[in-house]
Amino acid sequence: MKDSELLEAYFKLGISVTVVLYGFDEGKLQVYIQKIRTNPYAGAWSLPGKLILPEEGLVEASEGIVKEVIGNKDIYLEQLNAFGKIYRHPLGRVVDVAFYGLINMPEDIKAQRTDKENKWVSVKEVPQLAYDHNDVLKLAGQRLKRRLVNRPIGFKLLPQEFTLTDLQQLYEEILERPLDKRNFRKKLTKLGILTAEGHEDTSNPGRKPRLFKFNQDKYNEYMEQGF
Amino acid sequence: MKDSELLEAYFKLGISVTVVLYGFDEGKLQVYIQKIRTNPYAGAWSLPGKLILPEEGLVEASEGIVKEVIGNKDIYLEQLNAFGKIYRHPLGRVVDVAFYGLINMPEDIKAQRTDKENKWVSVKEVPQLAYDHNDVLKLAGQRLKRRLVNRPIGFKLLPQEFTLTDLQQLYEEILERPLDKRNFRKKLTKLGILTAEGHEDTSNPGRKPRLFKFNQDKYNEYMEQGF
DNA sequence: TCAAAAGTGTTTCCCTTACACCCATGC
DNA sequence: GCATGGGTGTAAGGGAAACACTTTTGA
Repeated sequence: MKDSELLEAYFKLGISVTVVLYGFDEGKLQVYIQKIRTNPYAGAWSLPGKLILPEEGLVEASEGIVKEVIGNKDIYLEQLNAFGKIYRHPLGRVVDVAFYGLINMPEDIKAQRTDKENKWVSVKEVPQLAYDHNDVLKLAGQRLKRRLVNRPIGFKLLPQEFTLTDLQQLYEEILERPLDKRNFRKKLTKLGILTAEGHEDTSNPGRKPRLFKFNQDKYNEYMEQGF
Repeated sequence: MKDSELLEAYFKLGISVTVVLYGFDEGKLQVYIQKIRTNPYAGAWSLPGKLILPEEGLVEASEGIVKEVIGNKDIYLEQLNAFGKIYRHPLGRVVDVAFYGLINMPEDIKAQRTDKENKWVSVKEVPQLAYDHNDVLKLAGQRLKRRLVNRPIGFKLLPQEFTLTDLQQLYEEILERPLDKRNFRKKLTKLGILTAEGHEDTSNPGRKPRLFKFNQDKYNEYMEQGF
């Protein structure tokens, strides 16, 4: 091959972006999947994703995917890894760059995005997915666990105001182990990133829990020091 | 655009692989850089890397780069991130997938790879690099520091047999802070991944240090449990 | 007054940190 | 015998983990 031919040969790859989108509902960590409409994987479940155009950025593309699903792109989004395995695509080689995102999932989003071609499933009940998406999901799960213990990102999965019990259940679900209530609360209050906001008005039995808000300013202070 | 045209438009990207190759010499953490020969960056320093062909895997490509530099591909190699920023390349858009690798650098490799177009430089003296390679290097440095305190990978930068003083100096250099000798040794011996191997035969003044080897089996045991 | 969930302190243990002297060797 | 680098133990402090009862509320 001549040099010019070789150079042209390089620019024949596709790059896709895939997003593992996490939500928390009914006490379960859920992930959004959708059915593929085009061959060769038509009918199979997959993580949302798309091929990017030469002028699209990776972050912009993944935010676009998020926006398509939940109508809002301002969420916690972090790059995982590039997946270079050569999987079949009708037109050629695709390298996939995976992200994971955390959203607060009000009921309407879930309802709106649940039909024959879209759904949220518990991470423990994810079916076989197309491409290497089960591997992507596995990596995302590991990363999420690690982040959760090192940085206070759990809030991103909850509404603005939440109770400490909510938060603890979320941690227990994701880390897959029970946590001690007193130790959990001690740790959080010591971090100082929670602000009390009155009491929840439930009509549940039992004492009314206090509501808390996540204090973004304090969080930023910590982040600057690198935790 | 018709669907088929759109699909073709996707497959016009290039993917490159870049390797941050670390070595340890003269008490300094060093990184390998080389001069670019082709335009538009001809003459500028950069990290080693290359565009991949549609049939090349990411890992294979990065191992190939390592092999070109040191003649051996079996080293510690870990993916960093994909860098999607659109930087100019004569033929189009390139997304870069960066790796970092740790090698034991005997003198001959350094000598062999030091001339007008190739060199090892202390990470503290790295010049301006082409593309976004200074960003890549920054991320690699952060990752290396984090890994070093969480997993025993420091050995990968030393010869098979080494003294505890060597190892401590390596940690101090990379973490950029002094460590306590007794605490350092305590921690390592407690981990149990070091095997004593007799004494070094130096002609230095002072007591002869013991030599240690890294115990890969013990390390694997730890890794399975996730540390 | 009972059931259900919220809230609250203390002790133990282990890991981390700080700290100073003796030992072996070559010259 | 002295200069040089190698090697070792102990005490204090701080964070993580274990553990049980009281408070508030609605029915």
